[in-house]
Amino acid sequence: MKIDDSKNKQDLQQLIDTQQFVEHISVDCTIFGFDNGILKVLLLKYHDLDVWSLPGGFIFNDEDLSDAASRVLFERTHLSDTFLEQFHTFGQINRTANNAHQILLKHKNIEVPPDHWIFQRFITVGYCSLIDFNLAGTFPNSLNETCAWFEVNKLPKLAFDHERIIEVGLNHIRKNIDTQIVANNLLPEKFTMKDLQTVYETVLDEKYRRNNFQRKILALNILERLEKFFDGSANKAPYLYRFRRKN
Amino acid sequence: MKIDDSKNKQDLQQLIDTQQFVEHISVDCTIFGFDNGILKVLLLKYHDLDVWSLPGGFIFNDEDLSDAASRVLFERTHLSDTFLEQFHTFGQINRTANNAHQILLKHKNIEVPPDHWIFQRFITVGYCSLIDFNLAGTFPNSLNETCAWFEVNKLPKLAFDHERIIEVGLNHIRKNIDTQIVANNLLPEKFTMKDLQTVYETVLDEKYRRNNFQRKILALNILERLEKFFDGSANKAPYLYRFRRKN
DNA sequence: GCAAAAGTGTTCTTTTTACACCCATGG
DNA sequence: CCATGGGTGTAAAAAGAACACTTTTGC
Repeated sequence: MKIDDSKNKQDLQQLIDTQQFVEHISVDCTIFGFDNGILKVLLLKYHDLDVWSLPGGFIFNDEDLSDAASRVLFERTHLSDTFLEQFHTFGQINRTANNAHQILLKHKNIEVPPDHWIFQRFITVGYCSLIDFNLAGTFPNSLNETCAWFEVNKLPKLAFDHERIIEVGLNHIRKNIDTQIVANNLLPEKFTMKDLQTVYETVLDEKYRRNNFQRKILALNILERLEKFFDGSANKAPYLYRFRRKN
Repeated sequence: MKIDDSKNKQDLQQLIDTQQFVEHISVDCTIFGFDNGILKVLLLKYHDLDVWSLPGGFIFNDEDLSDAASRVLFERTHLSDTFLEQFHTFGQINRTANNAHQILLKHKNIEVPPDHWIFQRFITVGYCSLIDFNLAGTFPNSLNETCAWFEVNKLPKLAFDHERIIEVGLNHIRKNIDTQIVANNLLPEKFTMKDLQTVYETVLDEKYRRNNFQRKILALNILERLEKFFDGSANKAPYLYRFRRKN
């Protein structure tokens, strides 16, 4: 991805100068998507750092915690209208031990006094979401950083305790897949039962029988059946489905 | 309960003077117990305030979040070795709108500058637990406050957003009753199946059939059967049970 | 012996899982 | 007409709910 270094530095400087954040608290978003049956998580990396991190940020003084999570995600990935769910708050003393911020700022030659709030202890609130992997193509190239998907069991070197956060976030998603699936733009508006099954199998890392899966899902009464979908292959065309408006 | 007013003021003054807390963050504990089939929650009240609040407090700079929750609970209720589970973090901007702290300090004639950290915005992390109601008798009379159990659907006037916190905490307990029951000292070491059934029925607000409940619980394979318990009544004596050590 | 409450056995129902069959589709 | 994959029917198995019967206890 394209990197504009001067803009990058300017943005960072602005962040550092801001006094409008609630100190000691941050949010981090674990965004899961899947690609060809492989579950992936969205990570960011500043150009000159060798560690990746979750899309995270701070809370404005006059902003609700949940709004901050949505804003932070948008600012860093341009994902909008993403349903985010809070899942856990991480508050170990030493969780930001490998101070990535410090290294980054040094690289950028940005002068920050050592008692600056950004170096203080942070407690972070984790939010998670499941989204359509295809939205990946729509991320605008962020000027600040590289944005990429990683398989959940082939993670790169991560900042702070972000590996742990991903682990806990993934557990949460697995336990709450039913609500997550409905609430999100994980699938295109219309999809086949097989598409949905692939999602379940990828997220839960389990296999289901085609026919029983169909019955189970239809019994939930959350789908409406639409027209058939002809993809040109030599077999019976599957129906398309859509999530019902309300319940 | 007995109140020592000068000690009370002294403690508060000390809290206010402390600079060792992580600003903007607090913990609140929702402790549930049950009494004669009624589910209750433990609340505290400073003597001269008319609002009740959850046992809560702040996090020391050199303390893990979860340790802070345990410490805070112990300091305010003298409950020790209580298994606490984090369930949600509350971060609405206006959640501490009805500033109970301010009123309390004014009552006590403690001078605090208006820009003191205690008046700043706070984001609070909720922890919950289910405990044996009989432990209530063992709370030492806290010098600072009154400590009492309230029925979960007959709550008094509460500080901040504590009513909401209780609601979310109770939901969490209900969803996780199986783990909570085992992890806690909710029941005495030895108990009858009926005792356990009463707990389930009280917490979940549902009725079960005696025989089916017994089968369901025994199938979990978490109990070991002990001797019979004779309470002098004219009927067959029930067995006592105990939670198995490991699994 | 009797009432009360506990333990256990049995049936009925519902849900879940497994297997089977038929149907539509493009080449 | 054939291979492929989708829809639906049905049987077997497991789990859950309801009912009945027997046992133990103190009076």
